[in-house]
Amino acid sequence: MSDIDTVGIAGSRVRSFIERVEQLEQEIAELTEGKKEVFAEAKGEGFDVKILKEIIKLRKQDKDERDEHETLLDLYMRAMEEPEPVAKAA
Amino acid sequence: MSDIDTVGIAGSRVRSFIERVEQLEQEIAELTEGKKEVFAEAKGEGFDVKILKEIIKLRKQDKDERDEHETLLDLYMRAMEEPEPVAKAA
Amino acid sequence: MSDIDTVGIAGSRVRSFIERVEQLEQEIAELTEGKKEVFAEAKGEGFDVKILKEIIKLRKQDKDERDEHETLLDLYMRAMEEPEPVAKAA
Amino acid sequence: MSDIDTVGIAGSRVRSFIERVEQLEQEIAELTEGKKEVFAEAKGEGFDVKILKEIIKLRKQDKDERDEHETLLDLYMRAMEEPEPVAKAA
DNA sequence: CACTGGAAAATGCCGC
DNA sequence: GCGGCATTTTCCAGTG
Repeated sequence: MSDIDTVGIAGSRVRSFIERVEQLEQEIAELTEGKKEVFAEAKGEGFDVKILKEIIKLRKQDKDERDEHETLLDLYMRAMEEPEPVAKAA
Repeated sequence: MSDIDTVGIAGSRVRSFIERVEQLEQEIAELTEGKKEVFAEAKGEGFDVKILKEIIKLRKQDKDERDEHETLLDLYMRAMEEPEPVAKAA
Repeated sequence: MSDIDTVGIAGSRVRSFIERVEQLEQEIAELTEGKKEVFAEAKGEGFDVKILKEIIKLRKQDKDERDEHETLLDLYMRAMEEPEPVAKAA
Repeated sequence: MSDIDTVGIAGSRVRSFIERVEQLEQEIAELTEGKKEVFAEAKGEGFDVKILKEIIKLRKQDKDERDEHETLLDLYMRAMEEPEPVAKAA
């Protein structure tokens, strides 16, 4: 196979990857636009957008923290299962 | 209508806004995950992810510039259609 | 004043800023090194470094979340103090 | 020694490690804050922060390269001092 | 239009 | 030695 063909094939792959990413970014941009519209609507009804965002952030943090706690719990449990618990005599 | 009801109604609206935003953020997170997978796949085939991202960024820049040009073109064309050209009194 | 002098003066200021930052980064690097040593010491005594880091991260999150709650509380209280509370009749 | 005591002792050590790390991170945070202030000050005098950071990064690179050279120089000099040059049996 | 906060990218570190 | 992961730094959009 010639270099030209190789390049062509690789080029196709590159093009494919790039277009898939661009498609995803397109959809993300649309959803982001949707978020803006929701906030604008809320603002139009007299709600304080800053507070709404703060609430959403807190809820996310709570969720993350719960996930994190589970991670720690997992770590502890894995540590417990270890054959030699490493506790050294003082 | 009582204050309690007002609060209840406002609370429902708040809840609705928040859930809509969280739903949108959920979908965005999934698409972002999709992007990561595409890049991982490209990497697995030996492509340089950093360069791919560079290309995507450049293409976006180009697109933005083209959009900008179209905007300018629109402006010029609208100006052409104006009854009274452009000569502004000093 | 000549351009040369201006450049010279600006150069001194630039030099001063850069050296101050580099000094700070130097101290940061030493403290970071200190952290590594603490973790190495803990590891040497049989503790699981990953779990230690997880605990530290959680404690930081807890603190951040408390700060965040206070922020939200502040926002609510400021909103309460507003002349026109914006509650619209349905 | 009982398990309870062992746990207590290990707990003390854990606490000690964590507090030492948190103390270090506290100091790092303060120095990082100091960096931000220096950059803010520079910005206030009309300097381009992005460029300042670029300069600092380049100087660090240069310094790393110089350190690398010194390391190599050390290696060569130590090699010179060796009784039996370098001829290794295959 | 400057500033803050959040997403993305680059870097360095760790384990395998 | 390298890939994956965590941290740090950079960039950008949104806000006032």
